Order: sequence, then C-alpha cells, then structure tokens
Amino acid sequence: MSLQLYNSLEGKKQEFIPLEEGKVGMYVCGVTVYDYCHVGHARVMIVFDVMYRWLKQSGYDVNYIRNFTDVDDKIIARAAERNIDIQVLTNEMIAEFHKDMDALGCLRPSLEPRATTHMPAMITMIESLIKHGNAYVSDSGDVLYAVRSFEGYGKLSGKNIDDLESGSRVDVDESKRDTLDFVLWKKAKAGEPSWDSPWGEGRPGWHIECSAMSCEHLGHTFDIHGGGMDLKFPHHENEIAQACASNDGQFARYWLHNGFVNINAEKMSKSLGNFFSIREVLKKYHPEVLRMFILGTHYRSPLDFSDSALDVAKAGLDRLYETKRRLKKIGINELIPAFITNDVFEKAMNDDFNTPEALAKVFSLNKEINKRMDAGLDVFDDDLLIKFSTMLGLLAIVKVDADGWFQGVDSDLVSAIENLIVERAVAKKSRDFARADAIRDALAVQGIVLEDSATGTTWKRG
RNA sequence: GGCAGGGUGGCCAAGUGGUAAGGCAGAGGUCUGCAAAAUCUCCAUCGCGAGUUCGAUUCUCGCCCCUGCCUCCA
Repeated sequence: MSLQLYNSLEGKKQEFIPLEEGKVGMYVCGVTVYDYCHVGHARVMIVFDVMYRWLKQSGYDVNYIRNFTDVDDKIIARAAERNIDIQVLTNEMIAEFHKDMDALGCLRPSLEPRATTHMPAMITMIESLIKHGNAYVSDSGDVLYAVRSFEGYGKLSGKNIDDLESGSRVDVDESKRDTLDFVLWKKAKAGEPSWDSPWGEGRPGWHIECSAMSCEHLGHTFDIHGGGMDLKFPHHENEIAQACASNDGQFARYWLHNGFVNINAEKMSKSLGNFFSIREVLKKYHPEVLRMFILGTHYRSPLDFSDSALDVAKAGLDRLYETKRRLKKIGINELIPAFITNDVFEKAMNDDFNTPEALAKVFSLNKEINKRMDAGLDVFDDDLLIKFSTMLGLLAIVKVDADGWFQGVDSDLVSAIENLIVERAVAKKSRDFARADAIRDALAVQGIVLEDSATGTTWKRG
C-alpha cells in the first residue's frame, strides 16, 4: 500500500507522490527561540520525527528542514528584560531546544536554518512581491502584503476575506489598505536589532521567514510542509500567498497539520499559561513516556495532557520493557532493527501515519513473543524479533536497557537490594517463607517489587 | 457571526456499509511456597432523531454538546 497523507490543502487523504522520484523535501515550522519548549512543541517535533523516520524507512531520500525564528517581538522583549543581546538569548535557547529534542529521541533535521542568516532571500522575495503588485510600502514605513491582490487567499484555511473581516479582532491600522494585510518588513525602532534593506533599516515579518527559507533550501515547489494546527491561519496561509505570488509556482504540495495538546480539554499555550515545559515533565517521567503518550493518539487529533495519561503511557511501555527483559534473561541482549516490519504495521503507517494503530501491532507482536517464550519455542521464527525491534526503532521507543528502565542507576541501592535478594533466596531454599516474605515486604515498602522465576529473582521499582 | 475538527466500553484510543484493534483499569483460570510478571478467558452496539440501504457506528439531513482558528501561538 502506498503512503496516503491527509492534505489540509484539499481537506482529504491523498496518495503521496513526490515531486522527484525517491526524494522528499519536507519543511516544518520550528520554534521562536525565546524560552524553553513545552509539551505542545514536543508533539510537533515527535510527530514529524516519526514521519521523517518512516519516509526514510520507505526508501526516500528526505531533505528535512526545520527553522528557528530568531528575531521577533518576543525575543527582543525577553532579551531586553534580561539585558542581553538577542543573539545571546537565541543561541542559548537553541542549545536548550537541542537538549530537549535529543532527550526526546528526535533525529536532527537535515538543516535548521535561522531567520537572521537568510535576510537576502527574504529581501529578494519582498522585492519580487512589490514588483508584482502584491506588496506596498505603507505610510508608517513598513512593507505590507496586500491580501486582496492574491486570488487564492484563504484556500488553505477555508476562509474568505470578507468572512475574516467581519469577525476580525485585528486592531484597525490606518496605514493598512486592508485590515488583513500583514507585515513583510518592519521598519526599525530605536534600539531594536535591524538589517539594511531597500526600505531602510528594519527586520522581517514572521511569515516571510518561512516562505523564504523553505524556497531557499527546497526550491519553490516542494513536497511537504508541516506544523501545528494553529499555524494554518494566518501563518501558512500567508506563506502560500507570499511564495506563490512571488514565483508563480505551486509552493508546498502537501500540508500536514498536527492537533494540539490540551489540558482539561483546553489548548495548552503560553498565552493561557496552562503549559508544562518539556524539561519539567522529564523530571517526573522518562522521555520515552512522553513519546509513547504522544504516539498513542493520531497526530491530527487533540491530545489531552495529564499525569494519569502519562501513567497509562508508562504502563504500556513497562509491558514492552518486561518483554525486553525476558529476552535479555534468555541471552538476547540487544534488539537489532533490520528494517523489516510487518504488513499491518506498514499499512498503519502508510495510512496517514496512524501511530496508534501501529502501536497496537507492536503490542500484538509483543504478546506473540511472550507466548513463544512461555511455550519454550524459538522466538527467532518468522523474523519475529527483527520485526519487533524494527517497529520499536521506527517509533524510537524501548531504547534503553531493560534492567535500567526498571531499576534506575543508583548503584549503592542496587547492590543493597541484590544482597537482600540473595539472603531471601537462601531463606526460600530452607523453606523459611516467613523470612523470605519479610524481605520482600520490606523492599515493597521502599517501592521495590520482586519477581521470582525459574531462573532466579529480578526486581524493579513499583 | 464565519470556518474547521470532534462526540466509540470505567478511562485512553483505532477502525469499518454486514453487528467493534490495542493500551490502562477490573473479574476469573494457568503458573508460583504465596505473590509479582507472563499467558488464557470475560467485559461496548459506537451523542440524539430521521432518511438512503437487504443491512449503518460507518453515507445523507436535522438537532444537541465539546474544542480550535478568525490577534501572537506548535
């Protein structure tokens, strides 16, 4: 089955046919680097990371571009607050962003362009827009995009200009020809970072950054453009207006939008203040738990964030790690992916990246492997293990050592526990079950759970 | 007001024109000194109403409810 993608531009699933056979150009809107990222950001990064992995697995040579917005109002304000140069701030936040992404197991994109190093591309695009009559210099000195000059405006978001205006919450700006016109180039105010341009010192508007950077690195027409649902309008709509009007081309062919992370059925966002930063969550939960939590729901659906939801994700992951641990006990220490999946998993992934369905197949395989172990059968049959590990690898979960997963790394505690297990084994051998149970109970109070088996006793944190 | 996306078992969440994956929780069995883990079995008629159809949770229409976008936002 070929890859089907839900294309926001058409509002339906379509077969994915790349522009150039065997190659995929994919652009994903990254973050504005002025603060730590929250779980909402984690979702985009993880969801597109899995898409990236699957496209590569499917044999495509993927050029994956994800930008950094490293100049904007919030960055300037935050830098001023901290009394540092914006570049100090953005460099710091990019480093922190990378820490989060590495922790979450997200592969680095092919390229992570920064807005501030792409001024010529943006200026060229703005010049072209002015030349084509799509942009104008306003009385205030800003360069604005004339929304009504672009015929297809609103196609992506399914809106039309008149509807937008009637419900518009935009402040009326006298220098705009139309209230929906947006800034391409912002005239510099005193003390703000600025770049030289044909319209004087200033800085780019947010939307032009992504149009210019995506075209610069992927060409005017490319395959996939992704990002959060909230960027659909106006950001992506504006990107299309800019790129198409300046080049008469098609721009991105497939638009993919992921759903939000909610808290109590309400969108997690900076402005509502109901957000959890990634690092905050990682203090309590292993990064794979967050990954499991996110992949347990289809990428386009809303996802409700809570501790109990993370607990459920962890319980599922525990189940997979129990299997990995059993395998380790019979001498299979490493799960080596060999890029063989099974048909149902492949079908799920090809169906618009249906990771919950794919995960269901992982659990089915998990059960199958355990059944074979219970029956004393060969787990290598039918490439069972290879499929299992490939699937886990593609989702980038169950990557750490199984004992480490359950036991942690405090070596003093580990040896203390292991001494008690030896003592208990002696007690059990002499049928002193009272003593054996006392040891088990004492450990249980500390949250340590013992598990006996024919081959000995193991333990984990409960 | 306009537009978009939803309402599936106790919770989460897939899916399909012919009577519903998977996970968590729960009940019972096997295993175990007893547990735990694993495994087996059990546990839903898919928001409401109408229509199309031999047959709808899945298509159409109406209604109710929820969320998002329309300002910066992943």
